Amino acid sequence: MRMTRYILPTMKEDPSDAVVVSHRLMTRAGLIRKESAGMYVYLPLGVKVLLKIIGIIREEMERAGALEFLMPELTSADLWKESGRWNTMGPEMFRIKDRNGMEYSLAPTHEEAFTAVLRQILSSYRDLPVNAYQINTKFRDEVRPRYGVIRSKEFIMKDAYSFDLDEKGLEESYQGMRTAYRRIFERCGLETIPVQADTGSMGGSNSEEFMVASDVGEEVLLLCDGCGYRANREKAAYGRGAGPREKDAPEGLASVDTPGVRTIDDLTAFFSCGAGRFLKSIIYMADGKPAMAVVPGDREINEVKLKNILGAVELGLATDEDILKLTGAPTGFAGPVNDFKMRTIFDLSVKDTVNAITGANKKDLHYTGVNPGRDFIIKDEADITSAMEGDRCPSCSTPMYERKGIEVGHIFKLGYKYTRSMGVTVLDRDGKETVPIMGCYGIGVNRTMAAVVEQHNDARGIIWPVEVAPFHIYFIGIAKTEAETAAVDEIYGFLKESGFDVLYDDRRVSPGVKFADADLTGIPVRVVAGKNYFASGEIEVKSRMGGEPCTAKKEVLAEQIRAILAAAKVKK
RNA sequence: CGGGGCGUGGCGCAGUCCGGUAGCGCGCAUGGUUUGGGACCAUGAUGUCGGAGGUUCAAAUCCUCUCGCCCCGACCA
Repeated sequence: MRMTRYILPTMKEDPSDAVVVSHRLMTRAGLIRKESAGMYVYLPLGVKVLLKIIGIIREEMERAGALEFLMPELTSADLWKESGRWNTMGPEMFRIKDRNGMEYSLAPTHEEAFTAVLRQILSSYRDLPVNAYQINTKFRDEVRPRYGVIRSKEFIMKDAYSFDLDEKGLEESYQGMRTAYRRIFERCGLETIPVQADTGSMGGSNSEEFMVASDVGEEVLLLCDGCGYRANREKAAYGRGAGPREKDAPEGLASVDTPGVRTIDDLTAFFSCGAGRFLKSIIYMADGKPAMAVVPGDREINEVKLKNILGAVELGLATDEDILKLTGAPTGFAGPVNDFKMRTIFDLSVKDTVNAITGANKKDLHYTGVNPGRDFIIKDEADITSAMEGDRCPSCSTPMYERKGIEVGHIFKLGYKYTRSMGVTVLDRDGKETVPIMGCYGIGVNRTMAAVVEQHNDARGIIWPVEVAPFHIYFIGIAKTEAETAAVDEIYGFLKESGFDVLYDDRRVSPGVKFADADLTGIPVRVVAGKNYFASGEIEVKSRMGGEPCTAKKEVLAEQIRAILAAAKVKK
């Protein structure tokens, strides 16, 4: 491709609204342009990278036996109503009506759509297993789109859905995707951390996220180097104390006037002690029913865990009025010493507390010397708090550490949620109707692209891993005369004939501009034909990965380049 | 949704406090000199100053409303 016939608007300066490196570089290197908040245009060079990533995904999905579909981007409300998600999805799902008043979603995901087609097609156990996928645009009305293409309202996703006869089959499908995902990300040059995850609103059991460690990541991961345990914060378990935190002998229950002292911050100031001395009692409404969660004051309630324990679809904090009605005290004075009828869940660490301070369920009053077993009974105990840096690994007790990560892939076992609610059945060997079990597997395609840039760049620009690079070669000609131009053109032709995808910078600009753009766009091999070529036939070849440039005569040029590309591939 | 910030040629910005000819750098066009790390000279084009309304002889600048964009936070009693 000749640059003079191409569109590659590179920029010397950072766009003012880009804060993360991938967004800055992708814009400056002419891959994307912002259309509006959370919506991006892919320019030709960006499309090439996207297609490379999509190509890798296709190859690996095919290798794993998956079949490519293409679904409508609108999904009828009827299907969402069948699965029950029309009501549970929330405002992140775009909903639209056609001129006849028919309701649709601009699909944020496609479980319903796939389940609906396969329901029509699958009729026998012989049809299983099936793994159906597509690469398509998804829409989510994000609370806050940010970081360029990492979190956008409209994004490209590869989503796959497996249907198996039984759990054993699902396990095989799941493991197949696990392997495929490892291969995909490895080929994209991405180092990913697979972590255990919660299954979220999609419903299901087993789940693994593929994370790219990055400071701009929006998820927190808890990692253990001792045994390799890795989980995201929504899911991560952690070891609690083996016995009472404090050896103090239990004191008697006493009440203390605490006018206007409500928050943990207020309490630590009032009692001048650490937040860990308190037991926080927080009232939630779970699907309309009240529930109280009791956790140490220095711990954060993990609402995902809590929601799972309660088996709730919707979980939110109770209002001040509800709290007054339920506890008899205004917000800030709830505590476990009570005879409420609402369900109360205690975090696993509560039983080890000694002489805690809690709300007394009376305005402006707290109890001190509160002890579990004596002052209140722990009936319902569960892990409902979030793990933090330094907490002990649940499987080997090594202290864990935190990393932020960008989620590029997610695989999980869905179970029967959609096949049951939407009535999918096949006949088994005995001619009996059976409901297939599903798995679901997603990859954020454009987010993967951004993650690659996050992971592969330097001060000058992007450094594309070979397999996803938009071109193999950035070819620079520095010619002064017509004869020299002809000689350079000839090399360009030769490179193309040798099977390389070449971007030929034939612009009439000074060499510095070309070198800068070569670095910025991150194309793996830079080839320069200039004065040395005209003098002695030496062509310069340089890898964007680093190292000194070397020179080659035309006879060995193709070989040289192939060697660099191959070496880069091995190195990832 | 709460807090903060910003909208001025394609891009990055100054000018706004204190109303009075709309400016700078990059980019773009033409001609010339250059050509191995973002060259130089000359000439030139490009602006509803986000939008609407108001104040004023006069508004990018002051007032009111509105739209868009960016950043931080979002229920932890």
